[in-house]
Amino acid sequence: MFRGNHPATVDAKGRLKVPAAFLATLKGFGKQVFVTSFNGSCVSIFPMPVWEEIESRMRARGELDPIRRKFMKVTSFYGQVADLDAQNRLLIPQQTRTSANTVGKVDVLGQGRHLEAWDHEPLRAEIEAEPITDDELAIFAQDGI
Amino acid sequence: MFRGNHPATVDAKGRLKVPAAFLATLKGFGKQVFVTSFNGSCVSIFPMPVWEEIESRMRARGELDPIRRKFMKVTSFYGQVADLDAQNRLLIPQQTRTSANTVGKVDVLGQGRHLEAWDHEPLRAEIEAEPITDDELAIFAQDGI
DNA sequence: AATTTTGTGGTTAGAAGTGGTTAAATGGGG
DNA sequence: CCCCATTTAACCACTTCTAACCACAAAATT
Repeated sequence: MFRGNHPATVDAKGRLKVPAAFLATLKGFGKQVFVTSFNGSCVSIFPMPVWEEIESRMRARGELDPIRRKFMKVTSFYGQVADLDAQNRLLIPQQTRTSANTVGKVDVLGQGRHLEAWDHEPLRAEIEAEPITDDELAIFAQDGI
Repeated sequence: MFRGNHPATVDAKGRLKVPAAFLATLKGFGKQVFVTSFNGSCVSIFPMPVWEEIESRMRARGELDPIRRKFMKVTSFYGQVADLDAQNRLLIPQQTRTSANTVGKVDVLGQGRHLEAWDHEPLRAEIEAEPITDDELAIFAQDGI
């Protein structure tokens, strides 16, 4: 399980250094990852086996299913397969890098089975502007939290 | 499996350079491909064995079945068999090239068993204009994603 | 304080991409 | 029916880029 926030940097070539705290878990899945985005505002990083499972669930839908096609189009557009290099860095696709503005300092968030990389300042601003509401707290409570 | 987005160029002669990331998978099917379009807005590239399977499914319908005839009419209109040349390029049929405006910079998207080539700018604009909605995310969630 | 682990940047060899040129094939006109 | 012209495809050579490698800097831990 990926948990917590660890800052990292993306260098001029678009290489994201994976924080050491996530390495053991990530490498447990192998050294291939799928790097993509669902909306262009952050970078989502999936260990390849996790991504393959998601793909297979999408394939369960028909070839021409609109949800499936939308999913494929967006994640393919932003995505690329990447390998961790010897220094534990991975290349963020050009398109995604510019769209999510992930250059320089970024926050890498553990999201259970995948990671998300955000430009720090917009993320901080969003979390400050949209804190957890009472309604949401109530929903958490229903889940027994 | 073809995954992710790799930019490529189509030269003045209509030759599309297949990005290196897709080559191994594509050549695994042989060097013949079928290049066509379903709607004229993007170019679809099928390894020949994959295309033949699609054809055989269509043949399961009767010879005069309207769906089959429509399918054959459109894909034949836009389509041509092509071979990868020594530089791993393939010729996009004139008709398809002008219709999908695939000249110069294009995005090549991995779509599982086939590839799609899009003129970069219209695709980017479309994806930006129609991001994945919360409703769609909820549907993904139902699938366990 | 020293050593090991983590993070960062630069360099270079080899692969990938691009464009031009020549040869072959096809079609049209004499 | 043959020859010439135009188009197409295969071949070749050059340029660009990338990813693997190497070396150093910083930080943390013993």
